[in-house]
Amino acid sequence: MSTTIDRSVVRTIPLFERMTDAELDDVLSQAASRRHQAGTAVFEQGQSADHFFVLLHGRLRVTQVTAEGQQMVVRMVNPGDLFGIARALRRPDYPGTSTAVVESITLAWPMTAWDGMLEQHPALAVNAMQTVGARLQDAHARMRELSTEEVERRVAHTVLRLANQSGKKEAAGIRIDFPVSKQDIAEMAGTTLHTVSRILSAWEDAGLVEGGRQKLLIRDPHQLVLIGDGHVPGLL
Amino acid sequence: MSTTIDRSVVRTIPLFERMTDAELDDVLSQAASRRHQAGTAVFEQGQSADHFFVLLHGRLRVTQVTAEGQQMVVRMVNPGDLFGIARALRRPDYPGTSTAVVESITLAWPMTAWDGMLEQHPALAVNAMQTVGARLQDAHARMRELSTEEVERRVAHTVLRLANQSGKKEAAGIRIDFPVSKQDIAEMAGTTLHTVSRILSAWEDAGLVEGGRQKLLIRDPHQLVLIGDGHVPGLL
DNA sequence: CGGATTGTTGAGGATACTCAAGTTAGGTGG
DNA sequence: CCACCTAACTTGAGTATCCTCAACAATCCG
Repeated sequence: MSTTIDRSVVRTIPLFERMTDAELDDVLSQAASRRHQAGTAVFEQGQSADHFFVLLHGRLRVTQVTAEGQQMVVRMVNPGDLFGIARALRRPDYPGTSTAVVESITLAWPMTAWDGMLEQHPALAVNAMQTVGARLQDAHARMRELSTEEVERRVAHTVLRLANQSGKKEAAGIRIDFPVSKQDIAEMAGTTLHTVSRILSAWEDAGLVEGGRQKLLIRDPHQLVLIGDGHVPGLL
Repeated sequence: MSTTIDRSVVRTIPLFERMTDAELDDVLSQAASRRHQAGTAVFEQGQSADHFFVLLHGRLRVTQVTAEGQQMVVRMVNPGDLFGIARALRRPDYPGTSTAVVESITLAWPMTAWDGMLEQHPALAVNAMQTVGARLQDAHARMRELSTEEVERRVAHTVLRLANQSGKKEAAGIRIDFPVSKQDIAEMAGTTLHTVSRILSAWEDAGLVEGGRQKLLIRDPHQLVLIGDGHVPGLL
């Protein structure tokens, strides 16, 4: 499970970039690297939160399930992201499940190291706070959308968020280069896969996106922004 | 605008309770106390975030408006709460407007003091992080509700959240002892005041709550929990 | 090649919104 | 203290959006 850790890879992560070599070695000495196959969970909702993580490579989907079994995609975890920091939220357990959508590599620290690391590396504390802060703003944006916008606009915003946070620019547009199902998008936008399918079909006919089984390419982001902001009729 | 600050009042606030007298004096020396009349804003969305605050007395409503003018109530601020900490979110401006719903008293620090205070009083950093963490979990809960629940259940959860976070236990039930309009509740639950009115009327007929103009008393919280969790038909 | 997962598309209907008209409560000023 | 005015609330009717149900098609993987 555990392998040696490449310092140069870790250096590229914003969370660590301001650390001295000595600090970095100290921090990394307490971590273990783990490999996760596509479809497997790094941790599951309700489990005792005994580790926190940084994603080095790959892509994770964080979900929450309600008591009735309804699922929601909370967010995607991208390389460099800190996740599973239940301790920072004063929680003993993980509030959601994070699943690898492609083969992924994480760095894992025992949660017992959290307080010590924050104390000894203040930059990390600031960074952790801003991580949580960014998520909070994201959550507020989604709440606003769910409260005030109709489905097509919500889906537009969802797709644009995906593109911004996890997309990869190409000549033809912005590609989501890991599997995303219509169900996933539905669970991000607060709708059903049927509605997402219809909307994406319409957008595809208009040349705004290119779909496919768990595939997505955004051809015309600007037009999607217009739809998302309600400045254009919408195609449904 | 500025008055002397009573140390014994501040002592009761969790954020400061672990500080030594010397620390507290240092922190308070940089703060100014402000009075805000009901209906006035402590700060407004988009303003440069040059202060952060603790609410000493009263009650605030934090709102965000969309580009089209749709409003959402983000949360209520209760005495002891830290708010306006845009800096922690790495924002130069306030993401929302906070308005006093009753006459309120705040402690205000210049935002320039933020980094210094965090450095010199680590307990404050941990506390700030947990404050933001708690808000994040709250936001996730609301997202889940908006995504998966029908209106009546969302309103039930909204009312229960209000009761838990800002309610006051009485013989007859849990009282919200500051003005809350149906419009407010609607903007918390992601619906219209019409729908809220209908739902609360039905609940009132069933003896679950007692309404009134900007008044709310929760008579039977347990039954509302059942409605919120979908274990009971609902009254619409 | 066959099974399973994912996605498409149609029809019908329910939820909750919009529009509309009125009522009640509270504050203000004469 | 009463009349008035406004803001908050109530309630009804009609309807749009989007969900549910359903059946089928396409894609992937072993």
